[in-house]
Amino acid sequence: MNSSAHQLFRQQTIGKKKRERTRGALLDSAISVFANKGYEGTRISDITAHADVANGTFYNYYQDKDQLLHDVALGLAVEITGRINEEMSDVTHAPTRVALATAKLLRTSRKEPEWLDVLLQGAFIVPEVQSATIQYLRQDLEMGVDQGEFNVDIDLLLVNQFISLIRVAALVDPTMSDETIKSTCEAVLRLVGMSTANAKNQVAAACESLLEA
Amino acid sequence: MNSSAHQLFRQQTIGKKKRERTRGALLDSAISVFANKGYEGTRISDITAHADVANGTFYNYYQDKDQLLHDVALGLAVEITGRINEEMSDVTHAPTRVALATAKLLRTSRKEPEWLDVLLQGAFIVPEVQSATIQYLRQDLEMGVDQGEFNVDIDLLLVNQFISLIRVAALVDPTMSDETIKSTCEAVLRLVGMSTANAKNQVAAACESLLEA
DNA sequence: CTCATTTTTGACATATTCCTCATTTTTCTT
DNA sequence: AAGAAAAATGAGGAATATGTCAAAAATGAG
Repeated sequence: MNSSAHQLFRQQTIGKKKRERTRGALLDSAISVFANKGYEGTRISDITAHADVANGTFYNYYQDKDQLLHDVALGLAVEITGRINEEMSDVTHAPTRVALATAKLLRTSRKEPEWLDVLLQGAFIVPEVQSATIQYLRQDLEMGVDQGEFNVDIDLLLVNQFISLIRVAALVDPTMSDETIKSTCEAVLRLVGMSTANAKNQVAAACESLLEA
Repeated sequence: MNSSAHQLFRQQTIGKKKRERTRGALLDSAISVFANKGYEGTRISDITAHADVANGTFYNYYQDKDQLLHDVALGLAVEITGRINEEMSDVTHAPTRVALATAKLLRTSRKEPEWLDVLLQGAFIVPEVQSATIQYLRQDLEMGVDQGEFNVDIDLLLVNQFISLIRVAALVDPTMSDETIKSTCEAVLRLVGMSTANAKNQVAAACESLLEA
């Protein structure tokens, strides 16, 4: 077992003591197993087997699956939103920010499909993960309203609609083609009240370097 | 056990032979249990207990949970889409049809929250249920494009985006307030390319008899 | 290198769920 | 109402999961 492409958490614990390294292995394994079997469908033993540790080892680190999902999803949320925000620190035009963030998130999902999958599972199960995920998004949406670009009320429903469009993209097209990314970016801009034409232009402008289709 | 408010399938089997009546009881119980514990989380014994039959009885009717979900969700799809379509048989204006269908579906969910919940679980798991659910929706969307009202490509991604907006409404506001219904109707119209103002007007006009907020 | 400390191990007791089937009970036709 | 056919029952064997813990192994500070 233990042949994941990604190594997010193990990477973070290189050089640390054994305890942290094993924890990292469990977290990385959890990503793979949760993504492939779903949270409900995974057994503790699936994770320990994938991490190449004994059954009992799990209980040295977590009391149950819930705690593990919490840590994994929150870790992914911090990592992913952190990266994306950093890359957009100089973008102040809200539609561009929203289109870019959506495209970048979906491109991450093309490279590491398991990350987005598990992050979204966590966002729908663990309240703390949901807050962490929503936080940045809400800022950009309100910025768009202030800039007169978005024409819609920003509330919890809208934010969740937004996230659900992300989720659908991953569900309908797991390969996450450029076409799917572009369509999704345009859809989120229409959702926040931009016209079809305007949405198309903004996405084309914002993502010209990222996408080609 | 067995104190469901609804009685969809048992209603359909009144007067029929015992075999059909027990099947109806199992199907009705499945709605409640799937809705409350989720498909993955429900045990066969949860359903038989809720239906007030012995454990073994289940296996006189179904080989496994999957078959049961298939029948339940497909039955719900037929029932719900059938009712809504019937009520709209004289409406030819696509935006009105889409707004009305969405509002009626969500109002059904207010009265019978479990129905929509289980229907959507089925739509994401059983391909045949997904087809049945998508069928009518796609027609109305294409009608809207032909009428020049919707300005967007109709593809599988869009249809799934549409359905995911329905799902989010049920998730964010299980009580399904008029406010949530109205916001969701407007959101789906924006998704298919109508302006915010236009969407508001269409929803107000189409749903004036259904909603007040 | 040594050895106290930390970590891992995996067998096992407990618990849960699935599914079968010989038997009992109910149905419903005549 | 009788009785053959249909349906329901639930105890129990097989399979799978969970969580514990005494013993073994690995770690890493001095």
